[in-house]
Amino acid sequence: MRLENEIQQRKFSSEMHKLAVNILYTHGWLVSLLSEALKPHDITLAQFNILRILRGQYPNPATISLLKERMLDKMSDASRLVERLRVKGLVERAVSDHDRRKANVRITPQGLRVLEEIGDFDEIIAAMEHRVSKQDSEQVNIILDSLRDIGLPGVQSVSERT
Amino acid sequence: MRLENEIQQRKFSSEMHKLAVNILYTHGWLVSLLSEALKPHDITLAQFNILRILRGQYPNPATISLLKERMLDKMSDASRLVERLRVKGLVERAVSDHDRRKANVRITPQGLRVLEEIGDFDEIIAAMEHRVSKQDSEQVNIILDSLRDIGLPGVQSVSERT
DNA sequence: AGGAAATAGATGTTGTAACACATATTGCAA
DNA sequence: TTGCAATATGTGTTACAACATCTATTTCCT
Repeated sequence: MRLENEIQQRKFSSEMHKLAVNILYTHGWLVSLLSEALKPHDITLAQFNILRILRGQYPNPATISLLKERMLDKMSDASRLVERLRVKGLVERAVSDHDRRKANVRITPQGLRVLEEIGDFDEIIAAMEHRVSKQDSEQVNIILDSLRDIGLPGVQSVSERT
Repeated sequence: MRLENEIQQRKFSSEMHKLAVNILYTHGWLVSLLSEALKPHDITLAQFNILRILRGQYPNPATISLLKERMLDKMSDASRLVERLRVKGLVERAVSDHDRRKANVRITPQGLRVLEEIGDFDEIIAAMEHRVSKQDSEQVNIILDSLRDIGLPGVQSVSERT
């Protein structure tokens, strides 16, 4: 449905204005779908992302810093997220031998099993592919990548701007 | 920059998979920009959205229910958001005469002044328009609107699905 | 070696989202 | 009219994001 109808009420001052609101709104919609799919497994989207990163490293451990770098939602609270996953038995943590400041975090077999059960949201992705073609997805990806190039302080370095 | 480089590490299993991640990532990027712009005015994005809705009603009041309906982030905690704005003097609240269950919430002149100062993020929108054409924005809007039509429980009614 | 600076992480705080549950009020039906 | 269901909102809880601050450890410099 058109965004104007879904949020009722407004006309947008420009297509870009609508695009900004559309990104915010579509994000909320997508997060709802994904969270709903995770609920039976009793983990949150943030915890799922941590597990995904850890699986990418497996069987090597990751440090908290590496998790922070790779997380989608910027730098957040990787320490406490890891702790909650540890309590659930999905990850294990140990102090590094070589640098006692570092924590080695590794996904457990049980954590790997949970990821397998979830199966990367294949059904949700498939449902979305019914509505939007590969070509359209590709184009949106290109445009969103361009959009972000206006420069986010802290992500973009001066040298990248030419 | 391409998403793969920004989040380092992965290849996506499909364009749609990348699109989903791209929406999550671009949302985070956009929220950072907007929050940064709001910081000098000492309000959060959620509070800003409430003020926008109230300005749309002005000089009529809105109820908490109406705010919940119009909020971008689904139904959340409109009561407590309004309370924080009230403490700041940006909104006022009164019990409805006709239905004492309802709260009449109205933006104050000071609240209107804050919105004027912020000016609808015009600079941010303009910066984004340097990177993405009106045509491209329009197309992304159409595609995102289609994407959401796969059906979000609670938003979509059976009668809308034909 | 000795100490400052940098690094890795933990911890505390505020504002929110998502959810369950409690309370007050209204409206409707028997 | 009485009583129950529906409505509108408030309150409590958990998990998070964003941010600041603190501690432990390592590295670097002299």
